[in-house]
Amino acid sequence: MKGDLVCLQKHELSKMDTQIKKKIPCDEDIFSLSDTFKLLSDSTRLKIIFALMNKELCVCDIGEVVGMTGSAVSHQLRLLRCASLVKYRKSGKQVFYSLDDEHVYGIIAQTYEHIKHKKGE
Amino acid sequence: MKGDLVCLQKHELSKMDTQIKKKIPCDEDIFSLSDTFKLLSDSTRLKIIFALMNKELCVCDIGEVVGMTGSAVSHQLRLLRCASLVKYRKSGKQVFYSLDDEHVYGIIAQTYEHIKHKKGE
DNA sequence: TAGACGTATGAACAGATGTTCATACGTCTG
DNA sequence: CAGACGTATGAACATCTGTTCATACGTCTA
Repeated sequence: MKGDLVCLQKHELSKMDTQIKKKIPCDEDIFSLSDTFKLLSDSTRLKIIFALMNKELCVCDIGEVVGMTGSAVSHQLRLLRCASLVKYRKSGKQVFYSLDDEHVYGIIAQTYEHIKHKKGE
Repeated sequence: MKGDLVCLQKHELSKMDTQIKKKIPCDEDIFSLSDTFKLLSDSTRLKIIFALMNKELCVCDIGEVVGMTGSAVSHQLRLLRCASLVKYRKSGKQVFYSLDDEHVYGIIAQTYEHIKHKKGE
């Protein structure tokens, strides 16, 4: 659309919009980022991650700790598994899950500080 | 439910589940965390945030840079505004938005490193 | 003042997401 | 082997979410 060019000149963006666009990560990276945040944006999954920060746990116990059915937990664990955020170890009937990614811990910790900081304001 | 106790003893969680539960943040904090991540889990909003990292921009230009209509951008800016992630400055007809929270920059940067690291594995 | 422009917002729609339910699979135990 | 148990998974359902469309509001300008 040619109207856009007029608009851009008016707003003093002119050809600078190309520069700004370049600083925005490519779609692939943007989607990776949003997918990662999406995994962390559910309260059940967050609780699971916090629970696993302390100790390896089996599905049933995770369900007990976070207050959900084994089925619901298993569905969420599947997502965390696919994203390599948790790993599992089978032992007889049980499957023990633990965190597989130390980076996520840092991301959550930083965000936790953020909301605490915001609360204090 | 009394059945749970049996289950817990079997899995050697016994009274330790209370300890683990204590390490999980309260619901209020969990919801704050998930809300924050939810805001970052949309590709449009991420692009907006990246665009604003460089320079204050008006709604129309943001739309141009991220490739969306002004209306869609405005709806998303409203969410970012409510969460105090962006601030705005009115100048005549236009409204210029800029980032209001430097912490978010750190969270995104760390997550960006994370996905880059994962890619390299 | 009338119209153009930039922005904001509610309603409607489509798509994504999380839980529940039913069911199936593998493992242990009587 | 049969049943109990822990876990996994597909389908169905309800809910949430993001975009579009229509519209409204404020500001600038002819």
